[in-house]
Amino acid sequence: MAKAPRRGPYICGIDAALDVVSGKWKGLILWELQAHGVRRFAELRRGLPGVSEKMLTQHLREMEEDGLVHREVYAEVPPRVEYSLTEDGRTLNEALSSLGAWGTDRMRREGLRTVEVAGTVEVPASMGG
Amino acid sequence: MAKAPRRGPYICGIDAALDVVSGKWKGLILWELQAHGVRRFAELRRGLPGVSEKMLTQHLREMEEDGLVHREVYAEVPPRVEYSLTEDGRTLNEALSSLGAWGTDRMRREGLRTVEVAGTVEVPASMGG
DNA sequence: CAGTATCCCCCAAGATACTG
DNA sequence: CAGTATCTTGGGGGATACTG
Repeated sequence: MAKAPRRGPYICGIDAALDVVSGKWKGLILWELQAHGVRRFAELRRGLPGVSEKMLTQHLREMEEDGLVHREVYAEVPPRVEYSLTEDGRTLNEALSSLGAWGTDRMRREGLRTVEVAGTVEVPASMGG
Repeated sequence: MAKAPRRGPYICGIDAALDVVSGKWKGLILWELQAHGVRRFAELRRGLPGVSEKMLTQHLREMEEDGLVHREVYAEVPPRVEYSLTEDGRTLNEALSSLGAWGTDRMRREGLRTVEVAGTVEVPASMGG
């Protein structure tokens, strides 16, 4: 059911790091969580235009398994679950910031635009939007 | 035949950057090219344990398309083709270095090992391995 | 609200064979 | 040596329906 946590022995650090951020939405989840600190399931969903519930849950579970995301469940009615970054998630995010800057720069050079996200895109200072 | 060059509009720079390094071997190709400066097809192949000719060719073509890799063909017998990084490839590699350091650190903490590569792994100083 | 449970499709990635 | 061409497959990712 749960996927194999690790893909295999890694060849280098890049390989290992890319493994935990691979997945269509993981970079964005990190970004959302970094920007807002704490997010609920539905908020995350709204922030990731196009993601399905299954994929969001699946990615969140894998990232929890990988120690990047903390999942806090409140025994309330209606149910409430809050997601936030762990220390590892935060340092990963920092390590991703230069990559994000490279990507932003490249989009600018290539004349590419970001997609419009309902409710305005919010960009953490560390990532430069 | 050739794949669509771009996956679509990006949500942020991370998204855009991750797009060009996604693919099982791209990080490693960047790393090999950074370490050696110039590599021939067969050398690259030996440096990427387990890669098939098809995948190597395919990834190389995509990276050329993305402006990360330069392909120099010499009209000789036997044929010779040399691959090297473009300026964009070099800056991407630099942007990946902090991610690589994070990955290396994580492997250390988790007690993971790198796979053994025949002929000893060579690690560029910028990536710390 | 915050998920599971299923079913299905597509394509990245692998194996194998052939060529300029 | 440095590739192409073709066939196959595993599982990532999506759609939809149901539940505590």
